[in-house]
Amino acid sequence: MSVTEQPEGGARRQSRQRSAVLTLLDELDGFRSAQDLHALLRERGDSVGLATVYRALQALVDDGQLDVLRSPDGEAAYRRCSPSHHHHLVCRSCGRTVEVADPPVERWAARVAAEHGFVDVQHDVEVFGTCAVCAATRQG
Amino acid sequence: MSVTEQPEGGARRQSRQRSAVLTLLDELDGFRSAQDLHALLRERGDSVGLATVYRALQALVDDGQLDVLRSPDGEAAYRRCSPSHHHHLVCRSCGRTVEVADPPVERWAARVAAEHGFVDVQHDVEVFGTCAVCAATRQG
DNA sequence: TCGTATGTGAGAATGATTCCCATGAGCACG
DNA sequence: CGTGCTCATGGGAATCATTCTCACATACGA
Ligand SMILES: [Mn+2]
Ligand SMILES: [Mn+2]
Ligand SMILES: [Zn+2]
Ligand SMILES: [Zn+2]
Repeated sequence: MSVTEQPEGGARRQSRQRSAVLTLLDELDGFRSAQDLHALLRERGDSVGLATVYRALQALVDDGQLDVLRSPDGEAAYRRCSPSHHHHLVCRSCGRTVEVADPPVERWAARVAAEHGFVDVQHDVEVFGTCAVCAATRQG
Repeated sequence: MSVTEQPEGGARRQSRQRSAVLTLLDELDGFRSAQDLHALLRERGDSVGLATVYRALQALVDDGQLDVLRSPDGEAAYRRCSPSHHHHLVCRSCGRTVEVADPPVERWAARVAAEHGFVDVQHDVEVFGTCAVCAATRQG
């Protein structure tokens, strides 16, 4: 039922690059693409190769330290988030993100799956909208 | 709140290619990628250019006649589906798909959005699992 | 039937992600 | 502290889905 990735054996080796990626993610609010993160790191001076940014992000996702979200245009976006299962409320305009953890939707997903004989179930839930700040701004 | 796309003016022009795409989708069960559909059309003889397949799919999505789903590897998958709002229960193994429409999850999404001051809300919900048939097969 | 706005197709262009591989650097051990 | 082995890095090439270009075809209203 649960997968911990990281094949087996030894721990992951420490590196300036991985720290830089995780540190940056800690300071940011919304979801950011790998390309964005790479550019931000370059600006700030903690330059990291693009391929390495992708590897670091994948590793962090496998470790359950990041959430991935696929934007409608196909780009993957990453965000540091709490380790327990939850979902997101994302502002389409500014990317502001609120983590939402509510039992109802969990029970709902489990129930519909069971009703149709599905097992080994996971669910993917995201709510998109315009946050209060952006709504007010646009209203201007 | 609702968007009908199709800019304005005249109706969409009829064409053999668009009919072929829609007809094929009508005969298929699960979600299929544009590349898959293009290959299937070519096999069956109703050959259609790849770019045209993409254009037809996009048009059908805009018309609300298809649902799009983005697989974890980034490929978009399309499926003919009922016009009213609903969600999907998809088998990871065989692609079999069940449409699910339940008020609870709709209310849930609306409520969490409202609680955080978000407006103009949409939600994206998919449940993945192994269907009964595939589970039995794997069991051997 | 004509004229014209639209649709089509082949191939080029784009852009994100992954691969390759020579080089660099953790870290366990002495 | 060195040394060595293994894993990590980076940059450029390769992949691959999707979009763009543009010359040509065609639906369809008049
Ligand atoms: Mn999160
Ligand atoms: Mn559907
Ligand atoms: Zn916002
Ligand atoms: Zn199945």
